[in-house]
Amino acid sequence: MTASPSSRVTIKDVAARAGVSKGAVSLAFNRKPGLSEATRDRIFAAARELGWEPNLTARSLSSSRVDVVGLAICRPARMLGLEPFYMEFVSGVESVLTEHSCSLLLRLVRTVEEEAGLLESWWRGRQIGGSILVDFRADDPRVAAAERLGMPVVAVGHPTLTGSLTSVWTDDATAVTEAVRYLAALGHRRIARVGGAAALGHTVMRTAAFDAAARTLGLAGAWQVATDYSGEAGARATRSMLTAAPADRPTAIVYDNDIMAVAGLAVAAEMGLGVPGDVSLLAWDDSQLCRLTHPTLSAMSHDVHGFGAEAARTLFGVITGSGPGSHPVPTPVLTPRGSTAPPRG
Amino acid sequence: MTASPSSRVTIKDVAARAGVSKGAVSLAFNRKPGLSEATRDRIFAAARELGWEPNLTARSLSSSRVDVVGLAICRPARMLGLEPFYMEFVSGVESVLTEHSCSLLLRLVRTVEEEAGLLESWWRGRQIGGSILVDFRADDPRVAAAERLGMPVVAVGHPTLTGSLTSVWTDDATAVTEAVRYLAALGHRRIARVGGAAALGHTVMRTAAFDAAARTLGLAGAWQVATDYSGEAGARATRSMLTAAPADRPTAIVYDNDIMAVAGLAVAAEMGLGVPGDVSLLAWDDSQLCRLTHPTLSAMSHDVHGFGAEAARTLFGVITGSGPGSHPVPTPVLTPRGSTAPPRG
DNA sequence: GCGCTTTCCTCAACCGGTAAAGTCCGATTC
DNA sequence: GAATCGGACTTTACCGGTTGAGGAAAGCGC
Repeated sequence: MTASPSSRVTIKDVAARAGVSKGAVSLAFNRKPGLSEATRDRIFAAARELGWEPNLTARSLSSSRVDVVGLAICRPARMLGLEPFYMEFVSGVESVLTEHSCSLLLRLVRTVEEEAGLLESWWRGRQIGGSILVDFRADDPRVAAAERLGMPVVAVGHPTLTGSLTSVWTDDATAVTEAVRYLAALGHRRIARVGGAAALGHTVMRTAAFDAAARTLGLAGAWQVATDYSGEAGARATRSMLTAAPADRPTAIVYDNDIMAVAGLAVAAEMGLGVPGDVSLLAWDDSQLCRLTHPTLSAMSHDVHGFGAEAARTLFGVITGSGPGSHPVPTPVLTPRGSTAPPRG
Repeated sequence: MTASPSSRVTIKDVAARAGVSKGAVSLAFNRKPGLSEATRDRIFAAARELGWEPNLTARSLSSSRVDVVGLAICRPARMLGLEPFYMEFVSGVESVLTEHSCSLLLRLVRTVEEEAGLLESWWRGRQIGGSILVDFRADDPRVAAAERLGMPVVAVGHPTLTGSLTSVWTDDATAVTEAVRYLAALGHRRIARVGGAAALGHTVMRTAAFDAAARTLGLAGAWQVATDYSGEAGARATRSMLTAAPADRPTAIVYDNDIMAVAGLAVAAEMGLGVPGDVSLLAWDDSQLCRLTHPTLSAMSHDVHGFGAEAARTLFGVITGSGPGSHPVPTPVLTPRGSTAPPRG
């Protein structure tokens, strides 16, 4: 990688053209005081004429600030592509980064350990000024790594999972409870849940909340399984639930993402079961996908774009030295559509 | 952004600890000849003990090589999240970048002009060593920009769209022709197509190929519309096609992506039309989504991950100075599933 | 007219690496 | 025994900015 821009214009050329020193150009471009209006204008004019922009590499070397934040995502590529969550989250992150002329360094990794290593490498190599961490699991190695390195990070996950790191999170337990209460209020007694990856902290929390809610409401057949979030796993789980003996068969199923709910809908159709007549389905995240099916999918809905934006804002806070904190974003709310109704009979 | 790693270990510290000069450490870490085995080992040991990794910022400043490639994607955030194509493409790109210890700088932009400006800024600011350009349109400003800047880029798009830039592309015209011929062979005479964004070059090419194929096969009612790729637009287009007078109503519809095909499936269901009995649907790209519906969606299928990987490989070729070239990747092939069948009657 | 600020700008030392030229030294050659 | 050579490092000059310590000129009070 040694290709170089055709125009090797540097601050020196600009300085020469404007008839000032390098220092003056630097002052002008960093909007610092100590230059007359006239000189400043001359400098900008010279820069414009030469098509010069400060070399960010050199800048971050001398000022030791890096206008790049890292994001490593650890899920199989196959699942990532389908998960609308991430792209929306990333776009929210971007929207805030852009305001700060900051860029996003993205990497897809296979394991948390690999991710922890990557973060360390990025940080040690001064490639990033901070990082957003997602998909926390119990005893996540990244907590210790970030603390040890003193790297500014924002952890997207419940405070109980993210140790002393500043966190941004949704109250999934409350949302799960609301989902279950809603279905129970419709009259469902056998409610099942197709959860996400068991290793992920928020899956554990949702699972516990689901159990608790079912107990509270006196629902006997609260049946949950963990999956890998893929549509295929969602279909498989749904199939095994809907082929259970009639007395055990759930009349409502809650999914941990949209994809699995879509897959569940297909399974119901394939088995000749009506939705919501024979079984109600409730999705999670509520991407547009939920409005593209027939029937449309009821979902626990939240603003994923805003979630990403808040994570980025919080990261800037951490970088500029605000103390650790916990930043809840709005709890997902139930958005009823065509896939939920009282159980038949 | 002035936070700094707790450990301000530099090459100097490592050199001191190993009892050598900075230069020696540099030689060791760049695997260059001129050091004895013993010294090299001592240097690596010292680096390991101090937890040092070379500061990539400093390295790229002095060596003027940048191990980062840029990717700007220009589509509304809302659509991006749903489009499995991009994440899969990115994951393919990543898989190759990782082998070269190279990172991906990602940005979502709103317009091509904004993108062209961003690329220039990235390049001028030495943030990237090259870039992958996607979603070409006619007279795309990025072609001129890349040439003017002398920036290594690989253009993902048909050579007719990408000027003198090295390109990586799929033969969409042939794929469209295959799709139409397949549907015609099943007996369909009224075939429609729900296309992507009209501004995009490959939409134009697919549209032309569709027209040509229909003419060749003597199909009267070849009906096409352009959309913005969103599921909603796909649903709207499908609805208007399926509500046409019986004599005009298409018996088969080809979509330009998966999402719109899923939406089309829902529209058919909502209208009480059977798929594939009353209308056949054919998706494009063939993400896993196509296997999660009922019926499953027949699709023009290609290896998007491999497409991304090839783009990245080609970019490395450009960066290391290989001449311009044109790199076709395999043409999408028809993968029949449950959503296509001969027309009723 | 003299000292004292202020304002505006220059100078030179970094930041942490790379790379080309230079040094040292034991082995080989004639 | 002097000249040559190559291996193993070291030295030093950058890369392109930032930054803090000056310094010259203008303005001001007395």
